Amino acid sequence: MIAMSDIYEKIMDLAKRRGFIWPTSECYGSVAGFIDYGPLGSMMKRNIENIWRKFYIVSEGYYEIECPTIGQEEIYVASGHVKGFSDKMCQCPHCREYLRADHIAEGNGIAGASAMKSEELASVIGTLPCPACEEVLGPVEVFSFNLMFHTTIGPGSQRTGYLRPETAQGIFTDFSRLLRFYRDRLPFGTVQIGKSYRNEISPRQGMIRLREFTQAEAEIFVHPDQKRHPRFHRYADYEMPLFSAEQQRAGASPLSMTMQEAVQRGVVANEYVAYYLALTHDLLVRIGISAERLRFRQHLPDELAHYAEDCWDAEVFSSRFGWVETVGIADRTDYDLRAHEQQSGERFAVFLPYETPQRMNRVRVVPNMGALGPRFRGSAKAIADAIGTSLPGPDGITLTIEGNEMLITPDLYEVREEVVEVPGEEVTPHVIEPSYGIDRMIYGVLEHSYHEEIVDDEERRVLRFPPAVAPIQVAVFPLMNRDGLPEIAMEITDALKNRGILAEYDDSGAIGRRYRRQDEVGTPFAITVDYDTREDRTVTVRDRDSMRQVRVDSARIPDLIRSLIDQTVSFAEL
RNA sequence: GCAUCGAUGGUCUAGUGGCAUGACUUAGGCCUUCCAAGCCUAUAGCCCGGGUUCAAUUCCCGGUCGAUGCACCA
Repeated sequence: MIAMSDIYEKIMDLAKRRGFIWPTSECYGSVAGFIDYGPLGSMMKRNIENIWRKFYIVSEGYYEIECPTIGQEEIYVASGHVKGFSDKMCQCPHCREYLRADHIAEGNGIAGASAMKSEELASVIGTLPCPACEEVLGPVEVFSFNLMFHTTIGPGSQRTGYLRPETAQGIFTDFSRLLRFYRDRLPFGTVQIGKSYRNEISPRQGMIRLREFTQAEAEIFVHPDQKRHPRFHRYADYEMPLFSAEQQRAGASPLSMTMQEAVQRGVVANEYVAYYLALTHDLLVRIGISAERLRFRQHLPDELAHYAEDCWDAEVFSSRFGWVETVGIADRTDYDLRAHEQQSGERFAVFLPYETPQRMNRVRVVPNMGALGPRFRGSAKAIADAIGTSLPGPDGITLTIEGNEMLITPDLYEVREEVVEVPGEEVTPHVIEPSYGIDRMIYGVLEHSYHEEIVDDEERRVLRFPPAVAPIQVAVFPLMNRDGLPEIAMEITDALKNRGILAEYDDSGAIGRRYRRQDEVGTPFAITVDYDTREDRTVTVRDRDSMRQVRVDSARIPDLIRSLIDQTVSFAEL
């Protein structure tokens, strides 16, 4: 068994040695919070992203878009990141510790500190002790530290830009185009996979907290009153552990239940959220996260964003970091679209026609301009506008125009009752957002796939990746480096490549060493060409996990390996 | 960001104010008929900047990165 304390070191060491993860730009000294994906890491990342695409694009039908990683200031004013994504900080003049100014105030029982302006906060905390050195702070400067990377766009104008702190906003700002693309109907979804940036104050957990990271996000736009997922039946009976807010408060454990139950019992807000909880569980297990080390935790009321109706985190257990939030699934209501409506002045709504236009009685107050004009002259327009939105009393309408209260008598307007046909309504959709941290998923897969075992008194290190995740899918070896075996092995390698399979030929060193090399990078299958191959064209296929081998006709190899990778056939069945 | 500790080939490591150890890995070769065997050969290293010194990988100062604690953390 592996000592849990050093599994992280072992994994990162292997990842570094074998080309999965490297510290970035090492020749100049690395920078914390940034990593390079090496050859095998890039391949593995792409495989995971493509599995994600299979779930969201192929299966759900939510197309992918790609937006810039730099956005103009307005986007992030609207999203709240310019204001809300910064911390009010100060530095203790005595011990030079950087501190959260609002936390100092709140820690001393001062309410509403998070809403205060910097100057106000500074004067409040001046008399308080530093939590680090306990000296009274005295006059301090409170400054905002924004977690967004700041830049300027173009020369001269110095227009402010930010590196995006999440991919989601690109989807919101494209809402009108997307709505038209999806032909003006709800629900529809759009996804984006790409880099996001957060200038973390002190990123220290390896690839768990990065300053540049990859997100895969889906934004699903639904009718606010229709949160039943049209394909809910797919996951209705899917059972998994849910760590609800209630269970957390009670100090209890997660409860295992089906999605159907979860929605019926009100544990999960609606079918959409439940559906993506199950889909996420399905996906994470499929890429190699162990189900025993995966849970879904609901946000407690105090950590739930004020606009969110429900939010769950998929948490992956790491023996080093504990439960790591890896995916967030939230019902964000109409918050984002409303925010961009307000900032941009554009309307972000869907016009939904009724099945049959509805007849409605409407009372309209129509001002009599012929009488209003001569009587009120310059104020006539303002009065007419006010009349249009008023409810007349028996004696007329009382209005306050330019500070003067006045009575508008019934002869100055006409009340018309009319029947109008309303063809439909405008609806601002609600947004269901599953948001995945790809890098954290990769770390989770690495940690959960890593195994050490003793074979013939030798330690064997093996990454038990699912075949679809493994960077190298199959290795091909000639048993001996002569007698025509290499030629046959190279032919088989070519046949595999022609079938779109990532195959690696290797004839260096003893056969056992070659198997071990592939075990360590998680290659699921290895084909060996031996002397029998010359006689009957059969080769051995070796399974990484069981180390068992079967002999098969070499002509069948490309199709067989394809099926093994796609998991339509399992090795045990051979 | 603060405090403590650390940094020597790809990896692990010995050691030093004056030619820098060894093992593993990797590459080439010999051998070898299925799970890191053996033999020969080769490649490759003192985190960065400044200072002290005739001479610094070694001592001093500053920085970077990493670990730990504090603080911070969609």
